[in-house]
Amino acid sequence: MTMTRRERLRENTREEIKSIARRHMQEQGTAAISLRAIARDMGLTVTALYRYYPSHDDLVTALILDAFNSLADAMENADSSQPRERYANRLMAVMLAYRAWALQNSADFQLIYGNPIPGYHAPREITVPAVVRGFRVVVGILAEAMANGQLHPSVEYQQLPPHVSAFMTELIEQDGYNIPLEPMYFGVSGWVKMHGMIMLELFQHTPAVVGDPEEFYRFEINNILKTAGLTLD
Amino acid sequence: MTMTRRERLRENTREEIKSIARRHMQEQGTAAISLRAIARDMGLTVTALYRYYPSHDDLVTALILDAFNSLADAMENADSSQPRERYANRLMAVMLAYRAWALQNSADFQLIYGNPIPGYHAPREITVPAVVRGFRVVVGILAEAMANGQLHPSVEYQQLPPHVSAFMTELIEQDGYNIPLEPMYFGVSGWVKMHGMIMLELFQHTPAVVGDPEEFYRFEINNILKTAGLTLD
DNA sequence: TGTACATCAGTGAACGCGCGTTCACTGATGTAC
DNA sequence: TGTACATCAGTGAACGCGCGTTCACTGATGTAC
Repeated sequence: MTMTRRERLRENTREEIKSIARRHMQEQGTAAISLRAIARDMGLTVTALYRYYPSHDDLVTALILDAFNSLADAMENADSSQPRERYANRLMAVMLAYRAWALQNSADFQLIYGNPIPGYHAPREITVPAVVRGFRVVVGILAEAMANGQLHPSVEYQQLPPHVSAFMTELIEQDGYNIPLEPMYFGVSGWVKMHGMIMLELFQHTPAVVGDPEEFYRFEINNILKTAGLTLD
Repeated sequence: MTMTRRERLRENTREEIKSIARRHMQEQGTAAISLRAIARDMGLTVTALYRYYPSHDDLVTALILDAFNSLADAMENADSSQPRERYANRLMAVMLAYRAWALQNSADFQLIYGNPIPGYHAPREITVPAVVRGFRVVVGILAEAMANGQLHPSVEYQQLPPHVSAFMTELIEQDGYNIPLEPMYFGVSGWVKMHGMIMLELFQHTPAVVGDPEEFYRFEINNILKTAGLTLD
């Protein structure tokens, strides 16, 4: 797997293009990814970029893939920073990492979870596995907790509605999650809340209501964990 | 307050401009609101539009205001469709209206809660009151429930963290909500979750995980209501 | 009721700028014998 | 070790399209006397 000099240079240029694109997204929004603007910043002609990405859409797809993987990396790292049997702590660390990543890479977060880019359609066979990677971290911890008899959902959660229950069971099978239904449901249920808080914070809606978004975020996660019978050290 | 013939025509044209802008948003995204494209569709020259909106940004501001108010209307109507003392039912109806509005007016929802439009900055003194209007419906119901001894938060929620608690108390005072702290907290806590679910559904992330988004949405609301000691009829 | 004048809606040209993509090309770097 | 040839990075012109905003203007509608 050694790279020739040429291959390395080529890889560098591909990375440089993406990193300038990210800067432009940060400054002008995800709809402003422009090959011409990138070329201008690199001191190249536009046409040179076509050697590296055959079209605008291909560049966007590459950025989306990178973003999902970078987010999943952050979550995995946070998870492995905690002792294996401290499930609540692991989940807290992972969700804090999720938020921190979103705030530090807000343009990337908008790219993968915000308004679609007009005219662009992500190839699902490429993006879906990358999404799953991050989500698997969360449900994985919940499944471990359950396997060790630590997951104690309160009564309300014990009877999932029929379609949701059926669909999730099917999904677990299909995507090879290899876990029971409960962790899957808890993962989704908690995730949508964290996601909502982060989205609102990112677009300046919650700070004006909540004062200290991080404190609020921690408090809410803690409450959710308690609902599942999990407690922090 | 009667309008002259001219004023009525003028008002009609202003509305027509907005409604075409909405169609374009729906088709091309919020970043694609373009005076030239609207003029083209109306069979006018661009410059004619400047009689109705002095700039692109003014049009966007008008669309945002309309959206917040239309959403608040939907929530208020849903609320008043339920008997006054059925607090859980009222909250359920309001949150279902919130979701229905978001799905039916997805471009408007993206406009007010999604990625910011590059280069546009909403004048907060105009938009904030409109946001508050919708939110007031939710916390209003919770406050009524509490005043009638129906709000029974479970233990976890009784000790809010210091900054959040202080900030919300201050906010209640400042914006004249005239309610205790608990309903405010519960309103925010529930709202962020509903918001997350809707955002993820809108951008096609949850349907692939949950199967039946509406069933899931109802189930989650119901659980939140139970957490607050409220039950549906 | 008729006329003069003011108000308003809409035009058309222009300024200065942006975009993605295709094509035929130059000149440097790497490879095979 | 030197040379011939293939590969690759990058150029520059062109196509056909988009945008917001300013300016001096025409012609219809409404208003005051």
